[in-house]
Amino acid sequence: MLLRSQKFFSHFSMDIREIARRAKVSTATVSRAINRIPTVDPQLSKRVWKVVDELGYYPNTQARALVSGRSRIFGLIVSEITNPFFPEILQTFEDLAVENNYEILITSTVHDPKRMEISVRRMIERRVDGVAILTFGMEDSLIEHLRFRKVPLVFVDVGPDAPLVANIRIDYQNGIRQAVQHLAALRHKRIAFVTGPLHLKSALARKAAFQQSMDEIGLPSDLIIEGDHTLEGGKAALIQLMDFRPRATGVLCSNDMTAIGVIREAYDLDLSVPSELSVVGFDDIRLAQFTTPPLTTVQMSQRELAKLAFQALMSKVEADGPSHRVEYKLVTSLILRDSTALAPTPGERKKPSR
Amino acid sequence: MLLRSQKFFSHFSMDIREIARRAKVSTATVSRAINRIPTVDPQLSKRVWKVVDELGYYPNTQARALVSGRSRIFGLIVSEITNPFFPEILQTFEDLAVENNYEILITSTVHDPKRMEISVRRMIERRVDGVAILTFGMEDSLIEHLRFRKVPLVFVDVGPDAPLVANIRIDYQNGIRQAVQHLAALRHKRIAFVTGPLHLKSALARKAAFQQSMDEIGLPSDLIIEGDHTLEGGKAALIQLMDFRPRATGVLCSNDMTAIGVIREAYDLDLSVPSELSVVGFDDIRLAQFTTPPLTTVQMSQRELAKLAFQALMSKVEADGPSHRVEYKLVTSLILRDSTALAPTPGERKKPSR
DNA sequence: ATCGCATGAGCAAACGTTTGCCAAGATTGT
DNA sequence: ACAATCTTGGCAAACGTTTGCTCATGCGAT
Repeated sequence: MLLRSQKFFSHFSMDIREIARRAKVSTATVSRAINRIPTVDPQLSKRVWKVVDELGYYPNTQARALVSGRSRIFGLIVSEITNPFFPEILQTFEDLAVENNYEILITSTVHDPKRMEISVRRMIERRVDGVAILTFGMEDSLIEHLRFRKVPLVFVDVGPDAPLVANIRIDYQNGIRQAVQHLAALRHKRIAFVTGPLHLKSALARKAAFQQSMDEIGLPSDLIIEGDHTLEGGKAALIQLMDFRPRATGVLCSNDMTAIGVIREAYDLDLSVPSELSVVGFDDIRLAQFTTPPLTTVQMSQRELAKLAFQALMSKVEADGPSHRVEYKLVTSLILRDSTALAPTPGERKKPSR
Repeated sequence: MLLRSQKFFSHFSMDIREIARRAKVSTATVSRAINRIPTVDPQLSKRVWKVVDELGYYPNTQARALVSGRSRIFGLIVSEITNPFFPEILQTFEDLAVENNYEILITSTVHDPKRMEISVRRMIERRVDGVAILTFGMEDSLIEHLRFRKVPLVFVDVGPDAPLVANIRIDYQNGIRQAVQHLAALRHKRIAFVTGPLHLKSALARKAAFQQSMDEIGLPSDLIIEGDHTLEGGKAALIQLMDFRPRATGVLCSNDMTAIGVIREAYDLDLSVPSELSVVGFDDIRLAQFTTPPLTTVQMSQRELAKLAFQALMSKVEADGPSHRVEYKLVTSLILRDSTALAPTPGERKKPSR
């Protein structure tokens, strides 16, 4: 029925003027009614809304944005959507966006500097109201481009120390220390660490946390392999690790994808997890509960992260919030599942080594 | 240096008029130069571009969209971003978007009718140039809303038979038949099927394909459990399956997430995959190569799907392509990995049944 | 009865582009 | 040398909103 009337009028332009004409008010009043500005007479407002509903009118956000100067779009730059770490964040971000009547513009840089540049350009061209940057290794000059245009920015881990920039710091130390101590308590002496790409500050931070934790309990941190946060990288890392003597009995990975790759390679090598090799991940993505065996991992709440990022942007944009630099903190902690166990006694193997 | 000059001029409006003033041409010429319209004199064009680069000018897409009537945004409605099936599609879509200078507006309906409605509204308000609908169970009336506004639409599997609508059909039959025959060849007699949510046509199609394939080889298709395409659903499905006698020795899942859930529950039940239970997935998400054991699954290329969808939209929008209904076809085929094996001989168990 | 003031509606400018149309200059053919 | 044609740049309208300002109306106070 609604649709019928729409069809009937479909040759009209169906803009705010058409509404004004039919409701016999000015476009200004229509605009105010639609935006629920309290100065408009309830009677008129009702008349306007009636027409709006009848015609199935939807405001044109680009016209709105043009004159109001705010697009109600937040940009979100991630390194790769296909890493399950991000979709969870996206979903939370999207939920919050819907709630607050924002749109999200997502771009995925796939670690390509060119794509990063394109990302930034797209953000600027669409005149986003703020950008959350969840990719690492972005050129400073690109960031300057955004800062220059006074776009509010949120970084994770590491960002410039500047106004209009918020920073979400992650306390890697706590979770990683717990993980190391957990393995040590299980009598592991040879604990390896698979890092992320070491040109990224966040990867260095995790590595440093590992080294410090090992120092604290007096174990050598010589088994460090550079990974790349991918499934394949994890697989490759374990292959490399097999060459070290004495062998690692526990491996701590700097994200869950790496850990899944390690478990997968252990399967190929016929190494049983956890009885012959203990594996610990990092991030606690949902999938970590569904690996075989379920993954012991360091939790860092993706939902919490997304919430902080969104709120940071909102507070910068609405109400002209604090323009000074703001810092948020995210904690990490160990989640025990089945991928870790007592270290195997040296010399004794459960299976023949084929 | 570029940035310095930008800073210097930052109090200017930096719009097309400013460029025109500085290049001593009209805004019309600037517009044409920027859009590389060939009728503009190369010399002038160069002058314009010089100023554009110096000032770090970026066109305002909303103004552009407003007058040109095309937003260069494609909408993408998915059921849940957090299902790894979708990020792969998103990535391909995004790659194509970057290539063709489009933006993508992603919304996730999380199976909530209210969110679907909001999705559609957002698409219309942003005046997207086309929408790919990768969520099932969307109300017809919502779809009408889009059709009414002449928004080109692409559906997967099942969509209305109408102009401006493209349809990507998936040939479930082939892949599923291969899977069933594969299991049968491994001497499985009791093959179960875990469906998706049965109110979705796509789930029904897969189920029908299973039943037909079982019929073809003369096996009863009585072991059918309704799942929901989630990890948890898969876990729950296997629990249910354990109650049937004689027990299933092979289980075919209607997506990979379900299969991963099944494998996970098998781990909890101390049922070895594949020696005691063979598991087959559907979709071949990247992760299927990294489960333990690696998952035998029916492949349906997500990249191919995304490409078809994008091309379909492009062709509708650019060049005023075919306005009649178009159909694409996507094939499926079985990928063999390690999660399937010869059916266990009845009566003989490798482990004590604790 | 008159004045002042609060309330709420409307006028019109502005936002930053694209593009149809026109005119001026350049080019060609006779 | 002149008319006809072709090129190319500029003028100005348009896209669909928001919003500062003005103005009419009605009310209470004097």
